[in-house]
Amino acid sequence: MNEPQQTKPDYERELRRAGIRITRPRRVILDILSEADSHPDAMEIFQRASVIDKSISLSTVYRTMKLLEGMGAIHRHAFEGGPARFEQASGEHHDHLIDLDTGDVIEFHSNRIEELQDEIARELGYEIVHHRLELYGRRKGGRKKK
Amino acid sequence: MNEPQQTKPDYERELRRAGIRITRPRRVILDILSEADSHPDAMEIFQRASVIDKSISLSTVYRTMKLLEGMGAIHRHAFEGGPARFEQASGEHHDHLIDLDTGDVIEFHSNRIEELQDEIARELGYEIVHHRLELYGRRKGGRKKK
DNA sequence: ATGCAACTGCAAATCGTTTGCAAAAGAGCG
DNA sequence: CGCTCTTTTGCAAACGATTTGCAGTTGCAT
Ligand SMILES: [Mn+2]
Ligand SMILES: [Mn+2]
Ligand SMILES: [Zn+2]
Ligand SMILES: [Zn+2]
Repeated sequence: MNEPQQTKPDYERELRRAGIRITRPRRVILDILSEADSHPDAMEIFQRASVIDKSISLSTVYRTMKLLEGMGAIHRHAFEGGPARFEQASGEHHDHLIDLDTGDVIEFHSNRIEELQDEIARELGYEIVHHRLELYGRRKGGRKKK
Repeated sequence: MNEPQQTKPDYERELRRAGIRITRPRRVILDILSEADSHPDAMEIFQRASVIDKSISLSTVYRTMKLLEGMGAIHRHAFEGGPARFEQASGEHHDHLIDLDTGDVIEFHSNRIEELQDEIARELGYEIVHHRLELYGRRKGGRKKK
């Protein structure tokens, strides 16, 4: 028992295998991403990285995000309004519900919806490469301010 | 028989009622939107408008789009990559399938998916205000170049 | 017609993201 | 370890889409 959960995949190994160098900035950013519970944007990642290594630049954050995205190590989301937000790709596929009042991002998954999407695409003669399902809503009932 | 289809709603009346002035640029842009079959972006609308009235500015296109969006007269889409694209809000709700090769946008609707979305949100204690479902895919089988 | 707030075009500003470039630092090798 | 060959970096400037300040114009209710 006690196998490692799907958290914190060994990116370093994966990067090396792809002939990509493991640099200090990348290590720092990778760490931040594995810790991250939420869906941070580039600026947030940059700020957290700065705490660890003052010299890391925002450009490098962006470059690293693009690199990781290309490798399929992270997913990039473009929620309404704001800047792009990222998350590790390690877990299972899921979609998002965004709380319009707080900005909270809640993850969910529906096999039924995924199936229906495939079915719809198939009927239209298409094969889905990827999709994006975002629900924007507010807490029902309670006026729970925070 | 022969009632008007749901196309070309009377925006002018609606605008006037909201105390908003009907100006030449707005009339031109409104016309373009009602004609539009696809999902044009601001630049496309601007260019089509320019043909009709050389003096219309891109700023005014943007300002008008924002105004119409605020009134609920149009929907703004932010498909992957490109700039915002617009469409009249007059028709029935639908979602989009984007052809990754051609950029074509295909509309579809699934009551079942809509229901499931509501159900999921409800279970999470939320009420959906709006949502966004985009499928990105490629034509299956045929290598139909164009 | 008159008057004034709403609207416009223009240029400049903003925001998030990307890029060119010269300096700095990984990695394989001896 | 040092050497060399690349890759990667920080910085500042460029970018594309969209927004904004401002001074002049226009719609439209008197
Ligand atoms: Mn997520
Ligand atoms: Mn549509
Ligand atoms: Zn999904
Ligand atoms: Zn829908």
